[in-house]
Amino acid sequence: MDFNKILIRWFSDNKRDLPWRRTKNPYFVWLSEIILQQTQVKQGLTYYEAFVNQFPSVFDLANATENDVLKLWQGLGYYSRARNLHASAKHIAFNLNGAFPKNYNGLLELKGVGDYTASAIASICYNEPKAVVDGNVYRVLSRYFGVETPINSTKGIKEFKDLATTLIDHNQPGDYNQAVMEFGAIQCKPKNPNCIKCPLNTSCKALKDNIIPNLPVKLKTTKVKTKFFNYLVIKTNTQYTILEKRTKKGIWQNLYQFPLIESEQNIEELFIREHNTLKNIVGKENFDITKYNEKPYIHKLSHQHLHTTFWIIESNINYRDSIHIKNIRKYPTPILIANFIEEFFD
DNA sequence: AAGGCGGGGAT
DNA sequence: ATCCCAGCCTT
Repeated sequence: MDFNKILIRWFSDNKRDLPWRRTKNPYFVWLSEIILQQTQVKQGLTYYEAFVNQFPSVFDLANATENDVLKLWQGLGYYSRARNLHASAKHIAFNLNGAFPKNYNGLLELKGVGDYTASAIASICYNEPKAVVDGNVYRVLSRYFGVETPINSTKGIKEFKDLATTLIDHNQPGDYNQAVMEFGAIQCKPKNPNCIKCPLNTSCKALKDNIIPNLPVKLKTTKVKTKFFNYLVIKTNTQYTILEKRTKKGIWQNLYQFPLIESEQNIEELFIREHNTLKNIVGKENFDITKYNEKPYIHKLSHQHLHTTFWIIESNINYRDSIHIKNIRKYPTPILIANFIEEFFD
């Protein structure tokens, strides 16, 4: 039997019952695909439910503020997805009168929609035979066909896309695409795949050659940078604090945080000297600063390790642009800040 | 072509 | 620790 027939059969027998598989409405499919970019189903599921619940249509999403969208996205990471999702919702609602692009090429014009997502939506919603190539597809195809081209090389990207295109089932492209991905997620896993009970184990090239653990081939990863974050957490006697919006490009764009002193080097010693000086100048009766966490929290991102110290500033000064602490949870923040807020306030 | 962009889960 | 996850965008 053909590769794709076996996979589609396997899919119909083993697929998980997921909410976005119960609809072909492009709004819901689009929403699920954006949420699932670089995100496991288990992690994305609750966010999908929350978005469907709070924004039942593209118009509801379009009419929300970016702060609201980012707040609902909080904790999911890769926040450009949320900003692009919102921008595209406004475009669809207000420029296209709520009508989704009706094919791969039209979908590709949406912000945050690349080859993978356009192929997924076009195949699932419109039966367009565009093959998806995500991390699962790279793994399944590289193993089954024994392809050793690095998946993150220009050559590999084209080679796997072409291979996937020759394999797609033209009668049920959406089911085929989802079948390969589900197969990669559940059966042909990165570590310890269960090849003993695999429906493809009689024809899998990598299994035959005993090189399953070597595939797919991926070129070297980027190295991690260390940065030092000192957050100034103001708490006034009238229960006000200060949050600032990260407007610059880079991590956490448009999310909120406490005033931050960021450095490439550890400035703890300098910081302690200066904050003692500050206490003496301002006067301890109006202003007291203490270190909250004795050991820095190390917040690990995929490409940065943030050594973070929170400094508590108790003060009876009225600051401009301060917010009442009872409103602090309305602001979208990085999970690092959200966790601190839950621990420190009330 | 290379690097930036999150946070959580599996091993 | 290291790798991976229904990738996309900028430089």
